[in-house]
Amino acid sequence: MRVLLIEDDTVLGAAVRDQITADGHSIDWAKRLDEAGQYLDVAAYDLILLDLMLPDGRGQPFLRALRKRGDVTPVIILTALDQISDRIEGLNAGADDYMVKPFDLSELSARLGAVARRYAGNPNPLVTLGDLQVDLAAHSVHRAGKPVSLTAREWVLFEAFVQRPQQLLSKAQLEERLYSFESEIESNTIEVHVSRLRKKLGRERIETVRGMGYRLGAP
Amino acid sequence: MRVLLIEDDTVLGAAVRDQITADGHSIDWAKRLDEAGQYLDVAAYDLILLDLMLPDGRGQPFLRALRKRGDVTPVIILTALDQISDRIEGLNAGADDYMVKPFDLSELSARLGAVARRYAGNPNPLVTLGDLQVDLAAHSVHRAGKPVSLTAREWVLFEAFVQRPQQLLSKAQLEERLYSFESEIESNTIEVHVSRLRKKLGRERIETVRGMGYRLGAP
DNA sequence: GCGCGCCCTTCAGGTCAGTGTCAGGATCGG
DNA sequence: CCGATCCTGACACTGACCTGAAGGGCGCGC
Repeated sequence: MRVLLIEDDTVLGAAVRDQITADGHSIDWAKRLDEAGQYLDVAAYDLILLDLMLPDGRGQPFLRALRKRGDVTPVIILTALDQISDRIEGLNAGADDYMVKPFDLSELSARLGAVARRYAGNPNPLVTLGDLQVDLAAHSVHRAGKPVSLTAREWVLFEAFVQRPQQLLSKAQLEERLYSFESEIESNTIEVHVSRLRKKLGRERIETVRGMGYRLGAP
Repeated sequence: MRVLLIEDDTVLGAAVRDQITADGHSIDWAKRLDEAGQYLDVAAYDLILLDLMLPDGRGQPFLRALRKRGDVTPVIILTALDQISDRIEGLNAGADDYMVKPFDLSELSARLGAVARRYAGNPNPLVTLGDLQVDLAAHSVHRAGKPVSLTAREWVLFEAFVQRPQQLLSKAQLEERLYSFESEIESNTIEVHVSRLRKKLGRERIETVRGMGYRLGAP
């Protein structure tokens, strides 16, 4: 399941992100509404977690706009404001559920599970890129109808590209995705993994931008 | 169809009662085990919904006693999320199914429908995976026409795979399914159970994705 | 109550795929 | 043409995974 988290609190946000990835879902984390808008422009999500108080505006109008343009993605509101009026406003704006901070991470898991169950049985959405078919939930890739098996690292890398198609990703960004800071890798690991990906998925799939990074080529 | 609901939570109980009556069934609602015993003394039911945590005792011994005296009424267990490990015990005690709170009322309707169909003499829907035939409602697996007996843990594990075919399931997800969060298992139990499942169901049935988890192979 | 048997967990030893590193060659930009 | 950057085959090592066996807990039959 793909989740979009819109939350400016870095501590809470990190905790939520970790919990959700531990539950086996993938997550994108926007810290501002405009950033969230960018994510929504390029990808579809199965669930949105929305904080109501954000640096560049309140969540309700954002949610209202989302619904107005026909987006029916389930939305769970996260907020410190436990006032009933906010709750009502949130539900009026089109939220599906509501959680008041501070909340238990296990409770979050429970609600996630409820949403996920609603999706169980439905086929997963497929992303198509030329002759590639990508099932982000199942972590599977098919090339010309035949399954391609990717290793853990390869998948993480490829997922980064698929989630941000057309977008230029620097090696630093990719390294962070693979190794999350801690170990400053100083060899050409990324290049090697990109090379292996290309061998499996097709040479022209990932294009290199000299001195800058890589980008998923247009279908 | 006649349903006996054993549940002490008045809010959840009322919701379930309303849903079931709305579905056109009749229901008796006991809030304690001794009360449930009285109902069972005077009437026969087609289905029992059993909460595991009740004011006057736990559900498992009750269920065990029920089975011991030959009652084969289908039983669906209702359990809170933080008691998932109870479901193992529940299956051992003779439950037919379980639902984790909070659950969708529509999901409840679906399971009721399954029981009703079986009650009416119609066979359950079978999931076919190569030479395997799986009856999710009856908890039975046949391989090449011959019945395969799975233990409680094996079944829970296998069910997780069948419910999400093609999907990659991490060990963390599987552990959570088997043990809830509480007891962070630190050994290779999952591996051992997968190994046993493979031995019973066929080596190639469950494929391992190194560093990521397991997946039910395509038929 | 008491043993018996089933099931689950843990452990240890062995195997091998995945990964990081490196080096030589290819390619690009200026 | 030269330096910087990137590509990719080869290789060794780590740790993830498999599996047989041992030990303990629990229900069940006697």
